[in-house]
Amino acid sequence: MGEQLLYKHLQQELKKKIYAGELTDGDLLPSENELTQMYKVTRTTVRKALDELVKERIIRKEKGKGSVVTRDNKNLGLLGVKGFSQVVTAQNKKVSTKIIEAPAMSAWPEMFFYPLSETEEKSGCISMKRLRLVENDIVMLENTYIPNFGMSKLCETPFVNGSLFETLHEVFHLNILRVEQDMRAIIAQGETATLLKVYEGHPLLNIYLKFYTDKKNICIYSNLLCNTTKYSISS
Amino acid sequence: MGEQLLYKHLQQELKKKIYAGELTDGDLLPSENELTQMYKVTRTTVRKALDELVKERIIRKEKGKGSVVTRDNKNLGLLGVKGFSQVVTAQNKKVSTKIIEAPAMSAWPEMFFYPLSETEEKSGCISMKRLRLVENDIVMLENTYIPNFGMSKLCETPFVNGSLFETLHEVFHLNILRVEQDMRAIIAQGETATLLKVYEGHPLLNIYLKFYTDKKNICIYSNLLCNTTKYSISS
DNA sequence: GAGTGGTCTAGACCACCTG
DNA sequence: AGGTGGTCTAGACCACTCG
Repeated sequence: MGEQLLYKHLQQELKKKIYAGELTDGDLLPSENELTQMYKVTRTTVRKALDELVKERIIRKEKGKGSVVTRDNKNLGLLGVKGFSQVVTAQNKKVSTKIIEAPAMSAWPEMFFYPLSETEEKSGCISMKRLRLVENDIVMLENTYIPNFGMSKLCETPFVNGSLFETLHEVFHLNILRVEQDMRAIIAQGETATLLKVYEGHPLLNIYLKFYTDKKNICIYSNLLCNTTKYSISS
Repeated sequence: MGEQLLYKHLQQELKKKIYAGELTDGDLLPSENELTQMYKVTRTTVRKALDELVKERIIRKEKGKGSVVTRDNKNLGLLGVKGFSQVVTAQNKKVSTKIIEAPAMSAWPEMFFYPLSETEEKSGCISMKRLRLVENDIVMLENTYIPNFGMSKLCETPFVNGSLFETLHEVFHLNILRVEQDMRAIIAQGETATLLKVYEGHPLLNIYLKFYTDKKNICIYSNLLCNTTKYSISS
């Protein structure tokens, strides 16, 4: 346990301070030289830790000024490494979620939209279907698939702040690193049209998402069907 | 001018070799130690160059083995900071462009899809309309709008390698830094359907792009209409 | 065991920003 | 002018992969 990479340690220390509110949007981190002294490491190590935070979009660096905390990301729309509720609420919109199918253990769907690793295949999956609303407009139908690595608790307890990602972070210490996406335009049909309350033939944006986590071989998959008539999807 | 960062130089040298086909999918790059000797730089510099290539998804690193060229990605990775031809050709697809309306000076369209800065507004714009094909399939109709800051030469000379972005780089020393995008699903109608050779009512992916450049107040705008039936759009 | 990438140290010079 | 991040050097030890 105690053994940890120096840069990872520093990275997590800084992340904690940011998430705890000690450092907030726009604040400057201690300079790289200060951090070398505070943590008794070289600048290379400090820079590696900061580079990781930049990758996570938690800070940004400005030459001549310093490392700035960025907890805004307003135009990150949907496609960044964030969940729906975190993103849209950041834009001062009233967001709500209607659960169509609560999280439940099942086998993986046949012909799953992404190839699965062997470990994922064996573990089975937890799937759920949710409807997303912004300002009382139905904007999205979301099918989510999570490999079941001892996460059956997901099926029993409500989500932290209603957010899957926050729950994964808080309860399972699982963090999303990056996301791959694949987009198509399709035509609304059948149940999808009914749930989204659009006519059959209405155009929808179909997004396949694959979220990579900090645990190897664990990815989370989502299939989004978006009615973009009123709200577009940005990044 | 000529002066270039060592790691950028190395990064580009390696990229060239990959794009030129000297190194292809699955091949191993020279090891980091070999590269230090070949280019007379330290390993830090080599690693920085390789890190950038990893970011660009051009290679992946495997501990104990080496740096592996990864040219997979079946679909159009369009949404990074790259032009269409650069992206798609990198995936071993035959790409072609059919010019519907050659670059020409004009006023900005009324109700332009992005708000313009005052300087952009005054300068007028150069617009063009192009059809993009992959493996002889029409996949995209692209409307591009460039503020005319002394770029009338764009209307006279063919593009460098057929690429707008390469031309902007080579001729005007204008580089793309990042891109904002906004996506919708729409229904093909009228001229759009005709040009893309799809039926009216066919779903299309409509992407608005705003490319930020290294010159302040100069952005380049594109409006894409994509037939995603055969090729999806990824990022 | 030889080679690879991953981590880390201890320095240095530079361009950039701000007071 | 002093501090900041960006780049770079010249080493070192480690865990991992492979023959």
